[in-house]
Amino acid sequence: MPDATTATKPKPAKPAATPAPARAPRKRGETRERILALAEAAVLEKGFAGTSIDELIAAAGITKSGFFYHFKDKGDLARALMQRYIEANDEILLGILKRAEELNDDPLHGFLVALRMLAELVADLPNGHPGCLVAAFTYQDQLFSRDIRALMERGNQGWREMYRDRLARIAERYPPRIPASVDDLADMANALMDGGIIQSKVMKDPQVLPRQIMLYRDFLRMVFQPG
Amino acid sequence: MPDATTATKPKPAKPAATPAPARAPRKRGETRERILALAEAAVLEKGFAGTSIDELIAAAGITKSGFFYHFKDKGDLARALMQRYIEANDEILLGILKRAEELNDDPLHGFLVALRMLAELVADLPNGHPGCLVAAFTYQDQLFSRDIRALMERGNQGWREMYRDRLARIAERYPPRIPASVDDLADMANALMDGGIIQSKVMKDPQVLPRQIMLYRDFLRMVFQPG
DNA sequence: CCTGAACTGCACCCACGGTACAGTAGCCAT
DNA sequence: ATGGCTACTGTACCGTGGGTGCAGTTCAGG
Repeated sequence: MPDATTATKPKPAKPAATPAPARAPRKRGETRERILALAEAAVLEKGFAGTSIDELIAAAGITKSGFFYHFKDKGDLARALMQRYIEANDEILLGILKRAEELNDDPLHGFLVALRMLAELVADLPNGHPGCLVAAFTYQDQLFSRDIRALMERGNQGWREMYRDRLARIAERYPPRIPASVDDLADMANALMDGGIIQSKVMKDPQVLPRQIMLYRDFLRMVFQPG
Repeated sequence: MPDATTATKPKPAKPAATPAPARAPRKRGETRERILALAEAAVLEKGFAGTSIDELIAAAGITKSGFFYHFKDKGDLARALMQRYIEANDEILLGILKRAEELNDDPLHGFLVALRMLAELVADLPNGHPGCLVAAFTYQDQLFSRDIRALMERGNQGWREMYRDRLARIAERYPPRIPASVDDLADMANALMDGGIIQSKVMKDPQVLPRQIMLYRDFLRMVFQPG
């Protein structure tokens, strides 16, 4: 009943309601990006429902109205978060694979170099890997709309295919010693990343993840490397 | 304005406030177990903060007071949930390992049989593996107290040691072909379970997890099996 | 028959997600 | 220089969820 409330209010003619906002508007996308970065870190530590809009706006130094200017609702934040994460991860993964392949004509050696680079990358993160947002969302997926879950699936599918393409080219040149499918080997890369992150976090040892990547690398060498 | 409401009420001296509760008390532990089972399923789908006490009591057919009779607060529920999960998982895992070892004197064959049994177990779950509560909690661990996180670490450490012990005995008899540590190989089992569950969920294919377990089994065969 | 375990009912509080809307500071193009 | 747009601020309000506190009730078992 807003009418009753409105009636009790003084309602001073028209102006003088808001005295003077302290801070100025920022550049396009700047505040939005700050919210997303804060939200991603918080969601990886407390889950999505456990992360309040209030804490994000306090950390970002804006008001609630400011938040809802950038995001329609909390679900919209989730979507933006997942989009941003997938794009960033795509870029990192593709970057490593491309760099490794530039230095190696051989598909097997190229991929083995890429895995070593990946292991080094995560080993050097000061506080360990912050976590995979897709994995985090998967364990809370009933909070999200159908399209966000589709986004997650597409993102994961993309990484799977990056691995699978490389593995298929390797298998062409080096016949595998066991009848393992390249699809399963590709899934294993994804699974070991997700599982390795979780094991690192649970055991409070950031080095578990890079060691698992190197172990996967050993596995591939045994499967494909001749001699 | 609740005061107005209170004022309008009759407030009859002292008694006659509560007429007659419909349902009767149940057997010891029965309701508590029902709440825990409902909560575990809900937490694996929506996260801990995303699971409301209201929905649990509605599903369990009790009142809020009934809930707080069994659990001091929501954190107490989390602790009970984790305890229950670790004990149940311990039992399943140990049961499989013991059964496989009864049928096999050889440590390698025994472990390979156990892995096959594990793969079959998860392959036969009608809706796929419901999820690992330790993994779920790990991605929301700032919601939980220090002692719950310690509980998770101990539980995971227990599973790690179950695998490590078997692998150590295997390595004694069959010298590994690569210098991989049994600790890393044990971590890989845990990581592939966690990661395999996530991959199954994201890709909506329950068979990814059993296939990853079988692939891990292939890996161990390559590492240890002579000939 | 009485006790205690296992609840119910009611009242109340604060935090959080969300809605609605009016006002405003600074930049940019005309 | 001015008007319009973007990026916000401030205020008020609502429903839901997590809790707290406490008195009362039911029923099984000793």
